Amino acid sequence: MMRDALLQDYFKMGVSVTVVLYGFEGGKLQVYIQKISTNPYAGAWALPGKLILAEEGLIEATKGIVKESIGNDDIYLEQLNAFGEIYRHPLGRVIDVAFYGLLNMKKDVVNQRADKENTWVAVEDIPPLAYDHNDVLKLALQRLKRRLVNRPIGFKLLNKEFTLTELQQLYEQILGRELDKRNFRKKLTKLGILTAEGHEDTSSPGRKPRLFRFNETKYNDYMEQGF
Amino acid sequence: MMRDALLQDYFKMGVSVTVVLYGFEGGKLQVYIQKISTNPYAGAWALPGKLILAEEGLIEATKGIVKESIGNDDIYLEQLNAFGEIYRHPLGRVIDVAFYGLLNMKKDVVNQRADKENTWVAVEDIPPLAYDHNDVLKLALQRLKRRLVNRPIGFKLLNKEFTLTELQQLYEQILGRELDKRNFRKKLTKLGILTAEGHEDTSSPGRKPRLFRFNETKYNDYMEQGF
DNA sequence: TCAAAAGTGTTTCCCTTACACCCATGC
DNA sequence: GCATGGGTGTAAGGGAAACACTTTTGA
Repeated sequence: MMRDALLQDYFKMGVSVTVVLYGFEGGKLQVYIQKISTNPYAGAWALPGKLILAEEGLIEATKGIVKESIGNDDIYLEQLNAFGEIYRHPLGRVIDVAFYGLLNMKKDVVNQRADKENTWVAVEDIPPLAYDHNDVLKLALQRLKRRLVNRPIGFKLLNKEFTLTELQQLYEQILGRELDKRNFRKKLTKLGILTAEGHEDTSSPGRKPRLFRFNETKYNDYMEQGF
Repeated sequence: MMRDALLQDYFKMGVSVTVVLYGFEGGKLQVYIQKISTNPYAGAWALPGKLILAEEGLIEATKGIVKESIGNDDIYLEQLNAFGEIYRHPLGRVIDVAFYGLLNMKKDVVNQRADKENTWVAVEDIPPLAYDHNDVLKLALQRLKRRLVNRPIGFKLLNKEFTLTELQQLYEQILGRELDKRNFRKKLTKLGILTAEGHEDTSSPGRKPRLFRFNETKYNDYMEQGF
């Protein structure tokens, strides 16, 4: 039997934010996870996140987490979803708002967190995570795939200058299927959101690939009306 | 200067849910709004919603609101987004989780709320709303448009049996542009998610239209792998 | 027989897909 | 000169878009 609630009874919830940080390295999509140091779940791997205070904004708190994790909060972030049926926190009910972020592991990770055990893991090697974080991640991956085909968002995971092969590998890894090299390149050149920037100076065998840069202006034009 | 927070300081937030209820009538997309009876914003129009208690689930609370509004909670609901920078509630910070629902105004509205002033308004006539509800609605409309082209979700706004003209008008209204009749029908018949069900018994001039019914089975097949 | 709405096919174009060989470079 | 990876064009098929007339019915 539920008694009549007083207004103040409504202000007893916890709100947390959780972040799926995506990176790309070694030809694999990577996610940042860290070990939880407090109970419950002490010792378990989890996505970074925290409970927020009443005076913290959702995005601000999320950026705070990102900054703690990689020493920098200037990355692409998007809200994923709110999760209401979260784990039981010892102190009460928690609503979790999940975000995901895309970053370049060389450029954007300026100072990876040192005070807590943490690592980047290829998505295919993600261990069981605390809370409902495996579900969050699953949704985040779905979302990333959808975004990737609808908007050329993948650039945000690469260096400022990248080769088309790198970009294609990124797409193949995330989408989980092979793409035709010629068709892939044709599509990109038709979109016209890439500008050539000379050649890469590799010391590896084979022809030196051209470097491209993502053209923000064209990209924004497309964003106005969808792709 | 922020003092060190105690754990209990984190459990002082309010969480609310808000619902954008979509209907379709008179050839127009309609949204359910109601007048707020309590301060702040007493007398202003707003989307239905409420603060939830620690023991309420997000979906359950949302269904409660839907039931209060239309006397029935068996409708299509989907989460829209969490909004963190909501109005200042006198008692503290509130995080709002918005949902949207699609319903048929004849079949699903079994008992429209009587204890509170409320109405269905065509989206183009929506008045200024309390809180940030105009923003919520704007996002909900974007989302509806996107869903409409990616999934044949529009059926949920119509009667069980409907004519193709009705369906086309619905699409045109929501997408805000005209569609070619022949191409529209061709696409639908190719999808094969409609089954014919005889003819409508109108008493209006003109040829009697065929009635169609939405084929759940085929629809679910498609949902498995996207459209 | 007229007004009103329903219904129906074909062509064009473009995007997508499938597919195989030559080019530059380091060793 | 050979191994390695980079780069390129064309043909066929399928979905999207443009486009106009006939059919049914009530008044």
